[in-house]
Amino acid sequence: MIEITSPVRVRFAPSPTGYLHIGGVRTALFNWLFARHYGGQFILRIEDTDEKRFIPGAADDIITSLRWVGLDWDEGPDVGGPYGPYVQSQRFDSGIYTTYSDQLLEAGQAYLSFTTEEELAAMRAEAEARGVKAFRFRGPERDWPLAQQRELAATGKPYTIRLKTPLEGQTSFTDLVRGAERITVQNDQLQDIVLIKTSGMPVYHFAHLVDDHLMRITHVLRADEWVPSTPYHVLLYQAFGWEPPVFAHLPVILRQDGKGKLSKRKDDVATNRFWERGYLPEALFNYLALQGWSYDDKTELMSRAELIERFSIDRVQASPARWNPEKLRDMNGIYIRRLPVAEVAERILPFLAGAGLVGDPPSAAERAYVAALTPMIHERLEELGQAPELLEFFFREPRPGPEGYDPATLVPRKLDAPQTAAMLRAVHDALAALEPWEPAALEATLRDLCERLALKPGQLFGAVRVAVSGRTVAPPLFDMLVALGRERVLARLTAAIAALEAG
RNA sequence: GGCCCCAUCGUCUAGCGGCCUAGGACGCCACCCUCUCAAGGUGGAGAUCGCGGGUUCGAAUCCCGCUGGGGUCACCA
Repeated sequence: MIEITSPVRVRFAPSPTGYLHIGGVRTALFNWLFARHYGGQFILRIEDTDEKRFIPGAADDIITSLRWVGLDWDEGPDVGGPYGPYVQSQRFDSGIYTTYSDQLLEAGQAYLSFTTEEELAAMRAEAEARGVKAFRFRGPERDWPLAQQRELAATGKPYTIRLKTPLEGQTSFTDLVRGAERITVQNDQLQDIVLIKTSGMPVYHFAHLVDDHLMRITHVLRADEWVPSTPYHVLLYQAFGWEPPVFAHLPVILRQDGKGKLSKRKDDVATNRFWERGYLPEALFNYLALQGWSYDDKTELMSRAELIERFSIDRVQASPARWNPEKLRDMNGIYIRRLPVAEVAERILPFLAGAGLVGDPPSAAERAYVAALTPMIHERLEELGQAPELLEFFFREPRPGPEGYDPATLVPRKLDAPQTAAMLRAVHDALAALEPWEPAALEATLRDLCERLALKPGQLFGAVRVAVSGRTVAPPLFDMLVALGRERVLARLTAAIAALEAG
């Protein structure tokens, strides 16, 4: 069985090349749960060694997103820590990567490579043309004495530093997710990867490893897509003579159709899109914990504390999970329903403000009104962002006619327009003087009216619903009438009657 | 294509040799509740455990092969 020796130190190391997508959050979450479960440390590190794809502001966005889902870190760019800095470009400035690449050079584990990208591309193309199955690049300089490499470099010829991978033998490592089984690769399948670019910047394979070592990372929990490059990392640890961390490769999250992994471009999975649409961080947190991990055969709803207590790496699935927005949505609905109504009312406010239904910030009167409306839609919400749509008619007049609702929807089954108009007139008259204006009284009055007119409640209630809300689907009628107030109700009934008589 | 990983209802999963005529959840379909829609309740359809060989008294569970899916092959992470 898998034994985890504490204290553990894990990290999440995103690259600021864009917004954080949901798969990244899942990886961060698993690392966080792992650290919290074992009472270890969770570290955030920004890997910004890709000058070409760097996007200003992305790092802040990532941090905001992680905080939003409820993660916190013991060390990181914004909180500091004993092994800082926690931003790779800053670490680069201090020269640490050069120090370590020199060490490798001296040890003959790496070499200066003068082959340019273009030359390499040409070699690959040529090899392919010749029908070579797998082109493995090994630079000629790997056999040169270091002095000779340095001599050429001194002439100003640009170079990269490449790892000198062994030509024979095999490299293997264990993976916790696969039950600590070994994954083995033949060394002749590898090639001499770039460690330091021509610009002098380290590449991920090199930088992350030096940092992980210096930051005393004990376990590397990262997405499955890193498996193929792990042998290089193992080789690198060996070259340095360092103890490698324990690896655990988490299953990738596949797209809904199962065709490939989630893509920022094709899928709506930016983390900030979830708060924009009204997902509760606790719901997303819970759902994401279940993407590739499970507790038992029936428990799905778990609090943060329960998740921390129950999380274990050996219950992480090895096969890919598929993104299931429907399930997330359902779970979000459950979490919304569990919230106190007053809380929902507060959380809905920004969405209503965004739709222009209330002021931004909302006035005290608006807040009170929203608080009164919320019970009507509380259990109907699966996303907080649905609130404006559901509540719109409380703030704006529904108009029968071309720019509003179709007056035909006012007419119930088995009745025609004139009959409906007459019925609504009767309703109008009955409500005009009704006291008190309360749900029970309203219901009693309208039910009584149904009986007198020999109509089914469904017929009458349905017409009133449309007249008052402009739609056939709405919250319970009597609560709605009360919240709308007598004046607006009577006015809307009058407008509906007019529309029926005109049409 | 090379290499690596994976394989239970449409989807997420439980299952780690007998408890499985395979359990739960989402979705779907009925019915109940009911003024519409939800929520809630009850029930249902849905997986010969990818296929074929073994091992074993006994396999979804172990082994091998095949097939399928995914990942990866950058001076990106």
